[in-house]
Amino acid sequence: MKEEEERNRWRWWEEEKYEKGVKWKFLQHNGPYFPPEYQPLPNNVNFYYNGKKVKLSLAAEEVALFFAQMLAHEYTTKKVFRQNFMKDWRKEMTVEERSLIKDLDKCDFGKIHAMHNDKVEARKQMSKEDKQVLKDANEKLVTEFGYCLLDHHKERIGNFKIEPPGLFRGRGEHPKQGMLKKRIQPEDVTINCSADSRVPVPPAGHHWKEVRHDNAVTWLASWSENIQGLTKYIMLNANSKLKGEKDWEKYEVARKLKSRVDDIRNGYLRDLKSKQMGSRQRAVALYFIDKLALRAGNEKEEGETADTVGCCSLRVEHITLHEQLDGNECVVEFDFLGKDSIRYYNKVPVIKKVFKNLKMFLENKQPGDELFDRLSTTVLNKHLSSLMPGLTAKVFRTYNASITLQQQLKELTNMSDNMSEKLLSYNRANRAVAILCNHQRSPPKTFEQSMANLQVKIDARKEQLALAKTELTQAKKEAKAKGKSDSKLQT
DNA sequence: GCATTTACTTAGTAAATCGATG
DNA sequence: CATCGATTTACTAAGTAAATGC
Repeated sequence: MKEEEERNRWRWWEEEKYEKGVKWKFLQHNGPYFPPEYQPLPNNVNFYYNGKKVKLSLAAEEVALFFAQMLAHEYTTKKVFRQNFMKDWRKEMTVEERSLIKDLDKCDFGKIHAMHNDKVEARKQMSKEDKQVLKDANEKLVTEFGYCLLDHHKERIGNFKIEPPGLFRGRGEHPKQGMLKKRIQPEDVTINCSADSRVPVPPAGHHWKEVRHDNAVTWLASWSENIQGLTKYIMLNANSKLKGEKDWEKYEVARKLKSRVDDIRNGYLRDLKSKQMGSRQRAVALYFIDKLALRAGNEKEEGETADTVGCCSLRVEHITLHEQLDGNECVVEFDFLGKDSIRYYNKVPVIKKVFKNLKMFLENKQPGDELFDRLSTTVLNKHLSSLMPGLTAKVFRTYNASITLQQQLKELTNMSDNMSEKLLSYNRANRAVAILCNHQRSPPKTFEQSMANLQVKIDARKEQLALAKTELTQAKKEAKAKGKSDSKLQT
Protein backbone atom coordinates (compact mmCIF):
# COMPACT_ATOMS: atom_id res chain seq x y z
CA MET A 1 0.00 0.00 0.00
CA LYS A 2 2.74 2.43 1.02
CA GLU A 3 4.83 1.74 -2.09
CA GLU A 4 1.79 2.12 -4.26
CA GLU A 5 1.06 5.54 -2.83
CA GLU A 6 4.70 6.42 -3.35
CA ARG A 7 4.51 5.42 -6.99
CA ASN A 8 1.30 7.34 -7.48
CA ARG A 9 2.73 10.58 -6.20
CA TRP A 10 3.23 12.98 -9.02
CA ARG A 11 4.49 16.51 -9.33
CA TRP A 12 1.10 18.12 -9.49
CA TRP A 13 2.51 21.55 -8.93
CA GLU A 14 4.04 21.34 -12.38
CA GLU A 15 0.68 20.68 -14.03
CA GLU A 16 -1.22 23.35 -15.87
CA LYS A 17 -3.83 25.25 -13.94
CA TYR A 18 -7.51 25.16 -14.83
CA GLU A 19 -9.57 28.26 -15.52
CA LYS A 20 -10.65 30.10 -12.39
CA GLY A 21 -13.03 28.22 -10.12
CA VAL A 22 -12.67 24.86 -11.85
CA LYS A 23 -11.42 22.29 -9.35
CA TRP A 24 -11.34 19.21 -11.57
CA LYS A 25 -12.35 17.83 -14.95
CA PHE A 26 -12.93 14.22 -14.00
CA LEU A 27 -14.08 12.82 -10.66
CA GLN A 28 -15.06 9.23 -9.92
CA HIS A 29 -15.55 7.50 -6.56
CA ASN A 30 -17.53 4.74 -4.87
CA GLY A 31 -19.61 6.95 -2.61
CA PRO A 32 -19.42 7.08 1.17
CA TYR A 33 -19.35 4.07 3.45
CA PHE A 34 -22.37 3.76 5.77
CA PRO A 35 -21.98 2.56 9.34
CA PRO A 36 -23.51 -0.85 10.09
CA GLU A 37 -27.14 -1.05 11.20
CA TYR A 38 -27.98 -1.12 14.87
CA GLN A 39 -27.62 -4.52 16.54
CA PRO A 40 -30.22 -5.02 19.29
CA LEU A 41 -29.05 -5.82 22.81
CA PRO A 42 -28.94 -9.48 23.88
CA ASN A 43 -31.90 -10.53 26.02
CA ASN A 44 -29.86 -10.77 29.20
CA VAL A 45 -28.84 -7.12 29.06
CA ASN A 46 -31.63 -4.89 30.22
CA PHE A 47 -32.63 -1.37 30.91
CA TYR A 48 -34.41 -0.59 34.18
CA TYR A 49 -36.78 2.21 34.96
CA ASN A 50 -37.59 2.97 38.54
CA GLY A 51 -36.09 -0.40 39.47
CA LYS A 52 -38.24 -2.33 36.99
CA LYS A 53 -36.97 -4.07 33.89
CA VAL A 54 -38.24 -2.41 30.70
CA LYS A 55 -37.84 -3.89 27.23
CA LEU A 56 -37.29 -0.92 24.94
CA SER A 57 -38.28 -0.59 21.32
CA LEU A 58 -35.42 -0.84 18.89
CA ALA A 59 -35.23 2.91 18.23
CA ALA A 60 -35.38 3.85 21.91
CA GLU A 61 -32.89 1.14 22.80
CA GLU A 62 -30.35 2.38 20.29
CA VAL A 63 -30.43 5.87 21.79
CA ALA A 64 -30.32 4.44 25.31
CA LEU A 65 -27.14 2.63 24.32
CA PHE A 66 -25.60 5.91 23.15
CA PHE A 67 -26.13 7.32 26.61
CA ALA A 68 -25.06 4.15 28.41
CA GLN A 69 -21.81 4.08 26.47
CA MET A 70 -20.97 7.56 27.69
CA LEU A 71 -21.91 6.96 31.29
CA ALA A 72 -18.32 7.18 32.52
CA HIS A 73 -17.92 10.52 30.78
CA GLU A 74 -18.36 13.82 32.51
CA TYR A 75 -20.78 14.91 29.81
CA THR A 76 -23.52 12.70 31.21
CA THR A 77 -23.47 14.58 34.50
CA LYS A 78 -24.10 17.96 32.91
CA LYS A 79 -27.55 19.39 33.24
CA VAL A 80 -27.84 20.68 29.68
CA PHE A 81 -26.56 17.41 28.26
CA ARG A 82 -29.06 15.39 30.26
CA GLN A 83 -31.97 17.65 29.40
CA ASN A 84 -31.22 17.63 25.69
CA PHE A 85 -30.67 13.89 25.69
CA MET A 86 -33.93 13.21 27.48
CA LYS A 87 -35.87 15.44 25.14
CA ASP A 88 -34.49 13.78 22.02
CA TRP A 89 -34.60 10.27 23.45
CA ARG A 90 -38.28 10.66 24.25
CA LYS A 91 -38.92 11.56 20.62
CA GLU A 92 -37.59 8.13 19.65
CA MET A 93 -39.81 6.30 22.12
CA THR A 94 -43.14 4.63 21.47
CA VAL A 95 -46.20 6.23 23.03
CA GLU A 96 -46.14 3.72 25.89
CA GLU A 97 -42.45 4.24 26.54
CA ARG A 98 -42.93 7.97 26.51
CA SER A 99 -45.70 7.85 29.08
CA LEU A 100 -43.57 5.66 31.35
CA ILE A 101 -40.06 7.08 31.03
CA LYS A 102 -40.08 10.69 32.11
CA ASP A 103 -37.25 11.09 34.60
CA LEU A 104 -33.65 10.42 33.64
CA ASP A 105 -32.70 10.02 37.29
CA LYS A 106 -34.91 6.95 37.44
CA CYS A 107 -33.19 5.37 34.45
CA ASP A 108 -30.71 2.62 35.14
CA PHE A 109 -28.34 1.98 32.25
CA GLY A 110 -25.92 0.10 34.50
CA LYS A 111 -26.24 -3.28 32.82
CA ILE A 112 -25.96 -1.78 29.35
CA HIS A 113 -22.96 0.22 30.41
CA ALA A 114 -21.33 -2.88 31.91
CA MET A 115 -21.90 -4.76 28.68
CA HIS A 116 -20.27 -1.97 26.75
CA ASN A 117 -17.29 -1.95 29.09
CA ASP A 118 -16.92 -5.68 28.68
CA LYS A 119 -16.94 -5.29 24.93
CA VAL A 120 -14.24 -2.64 25.07
CA GLU A 121 -12.19 -4.82 27.40
CA ALA A 122 -12.67 -7.91 25.23
CA ARG A 123 -11.51 -5.91 22.25
CA LYS A 124 -8.33 -4.97 24.06
CA GLN A 125 -7.72 -8.55 25.08
CA MET A 126 -8.22 -9.95 21.59
CA SER A 127 -5.59 -12.27 20.21
CA LYS A 128 -3.10 -11.00 17.69
CA GLU A 129 -4.78 -13.04 14.97
CA ASP A 130 -8.25 -11.66 15.70
CA LYS A 131 -6.89 -8.14 15.71
CA GLN A 132 -5.31 -8.83 12.35
CA VAL A 133 -8.66 -10.00 10.99
CA LEU A 134 -10.19 -6.70 12.05
CA LYS A 135 -7.32 -4.79 10.53
CA ASP A 136 -7.65 -6.63 7.25
CA ALA A 137 -11.37 -5.93 7.13
CA ASN A 138 -10.68 -2.26 7.65
CA GLU A 139 -8.04 -2.23 4.97
CA LYS A 140 -10.53 -3.76 2.59
CA LEU A 141 -12.92 -0.90 3.33
CA VAL A 142 -10.20 1.61 2.61
CA THR A 143 -9.43 -0.09 -0.69
CA GLU A 144 -13.07 -0.07 -1.68
CA PHE A 145 -14.20 3.34 -0.45
CA GLY A 146 -11.05 5.20 0.54
CA TYR A 147 -9.89 6.36 -2.87
CA CYS A 148 -11.22 8.32 -5.78
CA LEU A 149 -10.09 9.11 -9.27
CA LEU A 150 -9.58 12.82 -9.76
CA ASP A 151 -8.35 13.92 -13.15
CA HIS A 152 -7.11 10.36 -13.61
CA HIS A 153 -4.98 10.35 -10.52
CA LYS A 154 -5.87 8.09 -7.64
CA GLU A 155 -6.35 10.21 -4.52
CA ARG A 156 -6.96 9.25 -0.91
CA ILE A 157 -10.26 10.43 0.57
CA GLY A 158 -9.95 12.05 3.99
CA ASN A 159 -13.24 10.89 5.51
CA PHE A 160 -15.06 8.34 3.42
CA LYS A 161 -17.29 7.14 6.25
CA ILE A 162 -20.69 8.65 6.98
CA GLU A 163 -20.65 9.90 10.58
CA PRO A 164 -22.46 7.34 12.71
CA PRO A 165 -25.45 8.34 14.86
CA GLY A 166 -24.79 9.25 18.48
CA LEU A 167 -25.13 12.00 21.04
CA PHE A 168 -23.77 15.35 20.04
CA ARG A 169 -20.76 16.39 22.09
CA GLY A 170 -20.15 20.04 21.63
CA ARG A 171 -17.09 21.65 23.16
CA GLY A 172 -17.39 23.91 26.17
CA GLU A 173 -20.80 24.97 27.41
CA HIS A 174 -22.58 24.02 24.23
CA PRO A 175 -26.34 24.59 24.44
CA LYS A 176 -26.99 21.60 22.15
CA GLN A 177 -24.80 19.04 23.89
CA GLY A 178 -26.55 15.71 24.39
CA MET A 179 -28.90 16.09 21.43
CA LEU A 180 -29.37 13.06 19.20
CA LYS A 181 -27.28 13.10 16.07
CA LYS A 182 -29.44 11.11 13.70
CA ARG A 183 -28.49 8.24 11.45
CA ILE A 184 -27.82 9.32 7.90
CA GLN A 185 -29.45 7.38 5.07
CA PRO A 186 -28.41 7.30 1.43
CA GLU A 187 -31.60 9.29 0.80
CA ASP A 188 -29.99 12.17 2.74
CA VAL A 189 -26.77 12.12 0.75
CA THR A 190 -25.88 14.19 -2.29
CA ILE A 191 -23.22 12.71 -4.55
CA ASN A 192 -20.86 14.89 -6.55
CA CYS A 193 -18.88 13.36 -9.41
CA SER A 194 -18.24 14.07 -13.05
CA ALA A 195 -20.94 13.35 -15.61
CA ASP A 196 -18.70 10.98 -17.54
CA SER A 197 -17.79 8.94 -14.43
CA ARG A 198 -19.27 5.75 -13.08
CA VAL A 199 -21.84 7.03 -10.56
CA PRO A 200 -21.49 5.32 -7.16
CA VAL A 201 -24.09 2.65 -6.46
CA PRO A 202 -26.20 3.34 -3.35
CA PRO A 203 -26.62 0.53 -0.79
CA ALA A 204 -29.18 -2.09 -1.86
CA GLY A 205 -32.76 -0.87 -1.73
CA HIS A 206 -31.71 2.74 -1.38
CA HIS A 207 -31.19 5.77 -3.58
CA TRP A 208 -29.21 8.98 -3.30
CA LYS A 209 -30.86 12.26 -2.51
CA GLU A 210 -29.24 13.75 -5.58
CA VAL A 211 -26.36 13.21 -7.96
CA ARG A 212 -24.72 16.35 -9.22
CA HIS A 213 -21.73 17.22 -11.33
CA ASP A 214 -20.31 20.42 -9.88
CA ASN A 215 -16.64 20.86 -10.64
CA ALA A 216 -16.50 24.23 -8.90
CA VAL A 217 -16.33 22.42 -5.55
CA THR A 218 -13.97 19.82 -4.11
CA TRP A 219 -16.37 17.58 -2.19
CA LEU A 220 -17.47 14.11 -3.26
CA ALA A 221 -20.57 13.77 -1.10
CA SER A 222 -22.53 15.87 1.36
CA TRP A 223 -25.43 15.67 3.78
CA SER A 224 -27.14 17.94 6.23
CA GLU A 225 -26.61 17.34 9.91
CA ASN A 226 -29.65 17.65 12.21
CA ILE A 227 -28.09 19.39 15.23
CA GLN A 228 -27.19 22.75 13.74
CA GLY A 229 -28.42 22.18 10.20
CA LEU A 230 -24.90 22.43 8.81
CA THR A 231 -23.68 20.61 5.74
CA LYS A 232 -21.11 17.86 6.21
CA TYR A 233 -18.81 16.85 3.40
CA ILE A 234 -16.75 13.95 2.16
CA MET A 235 -13.48 15.42 0.93
CA LEU A 236 -9.97 14.44 -0.08
CA ASN A 237 -7.21 14.09 2.47
CA ALA A 238 -4.54 16.69 3.16
CA ASN A 239 -1.87 15.37 0.84
CA SER A 240 -4.06 15.35 -2.23
CA LYS A 241 -3.43 17.77 -5.03
CA LEU A 242 -6.54 19.81 -4.30
CA LYS A 243 -5.68 20.35 -0.63
CA GLY A 244 -1.96 20.67 -1.19
CA GLU A 245 -2.35 23.32 -3.83
CA LYS A 246 -4.66 25.32 -1.63
CA ASP A 247 -2.21 25.04 1.23
CA TRP A 248 0.60 26.20 -0.98
CA GLU A 249 -1.42 29.22 -2.03
CA LYS A 250 -2.13 30.00 1.61
CA TYR A 251 1.57 30.17 2.38
CA GLU A 252 2.21 32.20 -0.77
CA VAL A 253 -0.23 34.80 0.51
CA ALA A 254 1.54 34.75 3.87
CA ARG A 255 4.88 35.25 2.10
CA LYS A 256 3.40 38.14 0.21
CA LEU A 257 2.34 39.64 3.51
CA LYS A 258 5.94 39.34 4.71
CA SER A 259 7.02 41.72 1.97
CA ARG A 260 4.20 44.15 2.73
CA VAL A 261 3.86 43.89 6.45
CA ASP A 262 5.89 47.00 7.29
CA ASP A 263 3.61 49.22 5.24
CA ILE A 264 0.52 47.54 6.56
CA ARG A 265 1.70 47.96 10.14
CA ASN A 266 2.47 51.60 9.56
CA GLY A 267 -0.99 51.90 8.08
CA TYR A 268 -2.86 50.68 11.10
CA LEU A 269 -0.56 52.57 13.48
CA ARG A 270 -1.52 55.70 11.57
CA ASP A 271 -5.19 54.79 11.77
CA LEU A 272 -4.98 54.68 15.55
CA LYS A 273 -5.41 58.45 15.48
CA SER A 274 -7.97 58.57 12.69
CA LYS A 275 -10.93 60.93 13.00
CA GLN A 276 -13.28 58.04 12.27
CA MET A 277 -14.09 55.84 15.22
CA GLY A 278 -14.58 52.87 12.88
CA SER A 279 -11.06 53.22 11.53
CA ARG A 280 -9.63 53.44 15.03
CA GLN A 281 -11.44 50.31 16.08
CA ARG A 282 -10.22 48.56 12.97
CA ALA A 283 -6.68 49.69 13.74
CA VAL A 284 -6.76 48.44 17.33
CA ALA A 285 -8.29 45.14 16.23
CA LEU A 286 -5.56 44.74 13.63
CA TYR A 287 -2.95 45.55 16.22
CA PHE A 288 -4.28 42.67 18.36
CA ILE A 289 -4.62 40.29 15.42
CA ASP A 290 -1.08 41.02 14.31
CA LYS A 291 0.63 41.19 17.70
CA LEU A 292 -1.29 38.43 19.48
CA ALA A 293 -2.33 36.21 16.57
CA LEU A 294 -5.99 36.47 17.57
CA ARG A 295 -8.59 35.03 15.22
CA ALA A 296 -10.92 37.30 13.29
CA GLY A 297 -13.94 36.64 15.49
CA ASN A 298 -17.09 36.34 13.41
CA GLU A 299 -20.39 37.04 15.07
CA LYS A 300 -22.30 33.92 16.05
CA GLU A 301 -25.95 33.24 16.63
CA GLU A 302 -26.74 33.24 20.31
CA GLY A 303 -28.01 29.98 21.77
CA GLU A 304 -26.85 27.95 18.78
CA THR A 305 -23.25 27.50 19.88
CA ALA A 306 -20.99 27.86 22.91
CA ASP A 307 -20.26 31.47 23.83
CA THR A 308 -16.82 31.96 22.33
CA VAL A 309 -15.24 35.02 20.76
CA GLY A 310 -12.40 36.19 18.56
CA CYS A 311 -10.94 39.65 18.05
CA CYS A 312 -13.87 41.47 16.43
CA SER A 313 -16.41 39.87 18.75
CA LEU A 314 -14.55 40.68 21.98
CA ARG A 315 -16.81 42.13 24.65
CA VAL A 316 -16.05 44.68 27.34
CA GLU A 317 -16.00 41.91 29.95
CA HIS A 318 -13.13 40.18 28.16
CA ILE A 319 -10.48 42.81 28.77
CA THR A 320 -9.22 44.74 31.77
CA LEU A 321 -7.02 47.78 31.42
CA HIS A 322 -4.14 48.41 33.81
CA GLU A 323 -2.28 51.71 33.69
CA GLN A 324 0.40 49.94 35.66
CA LEU A 325 0.95 46.21 36.20
CA ASP A 326 4.00 44.19 37.25
CA GLY A 327 6.29 47.07 36.41
CA ASN A 328 4.77 47.60 32.95
CA GLU A 329 2.69 50.48 31.70
CA CYS A 330 -0.48 50.24 29.62
CA VAL A 331 -1.22 46.58 30.16
CA VAL A 332 -4.27 44.88 28.65
CA GLU A 333 -5.44 41.79 30.45
CA PHE A 334 -7.31 39.39 28.17
CA ASP A 335 -9.53 36.66 29.49
CA PHE A 336 -11.95 35.03 27.09
CA LEU A 337 -12.94 31.73 25.53
CA GLY A 338 -11.77 31.34 21.94
CA LYS A 339 -12.30 28.62 19.36
CA ASP A 340 -13.22 25.26 20.90
CA SER A 341 -13.82 27.12 24.19
CA ILE A 342 -10.09 27.25 24.82
CA ARG A 343 -9.34 29.99 27.32
CA TYR A 344 -7.14 32.83 26.20
CA TYR A 345 -5.50 34.51 29.15
CA ASN A 346 -2.75 37.04 28.60
CA LYS A 347 -1.41 40.25 30.08
CA VAL A 348 0.06 42.37 27.33
CA PRO A 349 1.78 45.76 27.47
CA VAL A 350 0.53 47.79 24.52
CA ILE A 351 1.56 51.12 23.03
CA LYS A 352 0.02 54.25 24.53
CA LYS A 353 -2.16 55.06 21.54
CA VAL A 354 -3.79 51.62 21.62
CA PHE A 355 -4.36 51.93 25.34
CA LYS A 356 -5.97 55.35 25.00
CA ASN A 357 -8.25 54.11 22.24
CA LEU A 358 -9.31 51.12 24.29
CA LYS A 359 -10.21 53.38 27.20
CA MET A 360 -12.35 55.37 24.84
CA PHE A 361 -14.04 52.25 23.36
CA LEU A 362 -14.97 51.17 26.87
CA GLU A 363 -16.66 54.42 27.83
CA ASN A 364 -20.33 54.12 28.73
CA LYS A 365 -20.49 50.42 27.98
CA GLN A 366 -21.76 47.44 29.91
CA PRO A 367 -19.69 44.26 30.40
CA GLY A 368 -21.79 42.43 27.80
CA ASP A 369 -21.37 45.12 25.13
CA GLU A 370 -19.10 44.69 22.14
CA LEU A 371 -15.67 46.26 22.46
CA PHE A 372 -15.53 47.02 18.74
CA ASP A 373 -19.10 48.14 18.11
CA ARG A 374 -18.25 49.78 14.80
CA LEU A 375 -16.38 46.81 13.40
CA SER A 376 -17.18 43.44 11.87
CA THR A 377 -15.03 40.77 10.26
CA THR A 378 -16.58 41.65 6.91
CA VAL A 379 -15.53 45.29 7.24
CA LEU A 380 -12.10 44.29 8.46
CA ASN A 381 -11.48 41.82 5.65
CA LYS A 382 -12.77 44.24 3.02
CA HIS A 383 -10.18 46.70 4.22
CA LEU A 384 -7.43 44.10 4.31
CA SER A 385 -8.07 42.86 0.80
CA SER A 386 -7.90 46.45 -0.43
CA LEU A 387 -4.41 46.67 1.05
CA MET A 388 -3.23 43.46 -0.54
CA PRO A 389 -5.07 40.95 -2.74
CA GLY A 390 -5.92 37.81 -0.81
CA LEU A 391 -5.24 39.38 2.58
CA THR A 392 -7.69 38.47 5.33
CA ALA A 393 -7.45 38.37 9.12
CA LYS A 394 -6.38 34.74 9.28
CA VAL A 395 -3.36 35.40 7.06
CA PHE A 396 -1.75 37.24 9.98
CA ARG A 397 -1.95 34.08 12.06
CA THR A 398 -0.35 32.05 9.30
CA TYR A 399 2.29 34.68 8.75
CA ASN A 400 3.15 35.27 12.38
CA ALA A 401 3.18 31.56 13.16
CA SER A 402 5.46 30.90 10.18
CA ILE A 403 7.85 33.77 10.84
CA THR A 404 8.06 32.78 14.50
CA LEU A 405 8.96 29.22 13.56
CA GLN A 406 11.57 30.48 11.11
CA GLN A 407 13.13 32.86 13.62
CA GLN A 408 13.14 30.32 16.40
CA LEU A 409 14.73 27.67 14.22
CA LYS A 410 17.44 30.10 13.21
CA GLU A 411 18.04 31.13 16.79
CA LEU A 412 18.01 27.66 18.33
CA THR A 413 19.93 25.56 15.82
CA ASN A 414 23.56 25.34 14.84
CA MET A 415 24.89 23.77 11.67
CA SER A 416 26.96 21.35 13.75
CA ASP A 417 23.99 20.05 15.78
CA ASN A 418 23.27 16.37 15.55
CA MET A 419 19.88 14.92 14.72
CA SER A 420 18.53 14.78 18.25
CA GLU A 421 19.69 18.31 19.01
CA LYS A 422 18.00 19.53 15.85
CA LEU A 423 14.85 17.69 16.77
CA LEU A 424 14.87 19.28 20.21
CA SER A 425 15.25 22.74 18.67
CA TYR A 426 12.50 21.98 16.21
CA ASN A 427 10.17 20.97 19.00
CA ARG A 428 11.08 24.06 20.99
CA ALA A 429 10.47 26.28 17.98
CA ASN A 430 7.08 24.66 17.53
CA ARG A 431 6.31 25.23 21.17
CA ALA A 432 6.96 28.93 20.69
CA VAL A 433 4.44 28.92 17.84
CA ALA A 434 1.93 27.03 19.95
CA ILE A 435 2.26 29.65 22.68
CA LEU A 436 1.74 32.43 20.17
CA CYS A 437 -1.34 30.75 18.74
CA ASN A 438 -2.63 29.60 22.13
CA HIS A 439 -2.71 26.01 20.93
CA GLN A 440 -3.25 23.65 23.79
CA ARG A 441 -4.56 20.26 24.66
CA SER A 442 -6.16 19.09 27.82
CA PRO A 443 -4.05 16.67 29.82
CA PRO A 444 -5.07 13.09 29.04
CA LYS A 445 -7.10 11.22 31.64
CA THR A 446 -4.07 9.07 32.36
CA PHE A 447 -2.08 12.17 33.25
CA GLU A 448 -2.80 12.18 36.94
CA GLN A 449 -1.89 8.51 37.27
CA SER A 450 1.34 9.08 35.34
CA MET A 451 2.24 11.95 37.62
CA ALA A 452 1.57 9.78 40.67
CA ASN A 453 3.77 7.08 39.17
CA LEU A 454 6.52 9.60 38.59
CA GLN A 455 6.21 10.86 42.15
CA VAL A 456 6.65 7.31 43.45
CA LYS A 457 9.82 7.03 41.36
CA ILE A 458 11.09 10.38 42.60
CA ASP A 459 10.48 9.37 46.20
CA ALA A 460 12.24 6.06 45.67
CA ARG A 461 15.23 7.82 44.17
CA LYS A 462 15.34 10.35 46.98
CA GLU A 463 15.37 7.54 49.48
CA GLN A 464 18.17 5.85 47.58
CA LEU A 465 20.10 9.09 47.51
CA ALA A 466 19.67 9.64 51.23
CA LEU A 467 20.77 6.11 51.90
CA ALA A 468 23.81 6.51 49.66
CA LYS A 469 24.73 9.74 51.42
CA THR A 470 24.68 8.19 54.86
CA GLU A 471 26.69 5.32 53.50
CA LEU A 472 29.16 7.78 52.04
CA THR A 473 29.67 9.71 55.27
CA GLN A 474 29.97 6.41 57.09
CA ALA A 475 32.56 5.19 54.60
CA LYS A 476 34.49 8.46 54.89
CA LYS A 477 34.58 8.18 58.66
CA GLU A 478 35.85 4.66 58.40
CA ALA A 479 38.45 5.64 55.82
CA LYS A 480 39.63 8.47 58.05
CA ALA A 481 39.90 6.20 61.03
CA LYS A 482 41.74 3.66 58.91
CA GLY A 483 44.03 6.36 57.52
CA LYS A 484 44.95 7.47 61.00
CA SER A 485 45.76 3.97 62.04
CA ASP A 486 47.68 3.48 58.77
CA SER A 487 49.73 6.62 59.34
CA LYS A 488 50.41 5.47 62.79
CA LEU A 489 51.69 2.28 61.41
CA GLN A 490 53.96 4.08 59.01
CA THR A 491 55.81 6.01 61.63
C1' DG B 1 11.20 -11.81 27.28
C1' DC B 2 6.74 -10.52 28.25
C1' DA B 3 3.63 -6.96 30.17
C1' DT B 4 2.69 -2.40 31.11
C1' DT B 5 3.31 2.43 30.34
C1' DT B 6 4.35 6.21 27.47
C1' DA B 7 4.84 8.58 23.09
C1' DC B 8 3.43 9.32 18.64
C1' DT B 9 0.01 8.84 14.72
C1' DT B 10 -4.33 8.88 12.72
C1' DA B 11 -9.38 9.18 12.63
C1' DG B 12 -13.19 11.61 13.66
C1' DT B 13 -15.70 15.60 13.78
C1' DA B 14 -16.66 20.21 15.88
C1' DA B 15 -15.81 24.89 15.22
C1' DA B 16 -13.74 28.38 12.96
C1' DT B 17 -13.08 31.64 8.55
C1' DC B 18 -14.79 34.06 4.69
C1' DG B 19 -17.03 34.89 0.32
C1' DA B 20 -21.44 34.34 -2.00
C1' DT B 21 -26.28 34.63 -2.09
C1' DG B 22 -30.98 36.09 -1.51
C1' DC C 1 -27.73 42.67 6.28
C1' DA C 2 -28.54 37.76 7.72
C1' DT C 3 -27.93 33.30 6.25
C1' DC C 4 -25.58 29.68 3.96
C1' DG C 5 -22.01 26.89 1.51
C1' DA C 6 -17.40 25.49 1.20
C1' DT C 7 -13.22 25.10 3.13
C1' DT C 8 -9.66 25.33 6.84
C1' DT C 9 -8.37 24.73 11.57
C1' DA C 10 -8.11 22.35 15.81
C1' DC C 11 -9.34 19.56 19.42
C1' DT C 12 -10.08 14.70 21.49
C1' DA C 13 -10.00 9.85 21.45
C1' DA C 14 -8.54 5.64 19.66
C1' DG C 15 -5.02 2.96 17.81
C1' DT C 16 -0.29 1.63 17.37
C1' DA C 17 4.62 1.60 18.11
C1' DA C 18 8.39 2.31 21.12
C1' DA C 19 10.27 2.40 25.67
C1' DT C 20 10.52 0.87 30.13
C1' DG C 21 9.68 -2.12 34.04
C1' DC C 22 9.36 -6.58 36.18
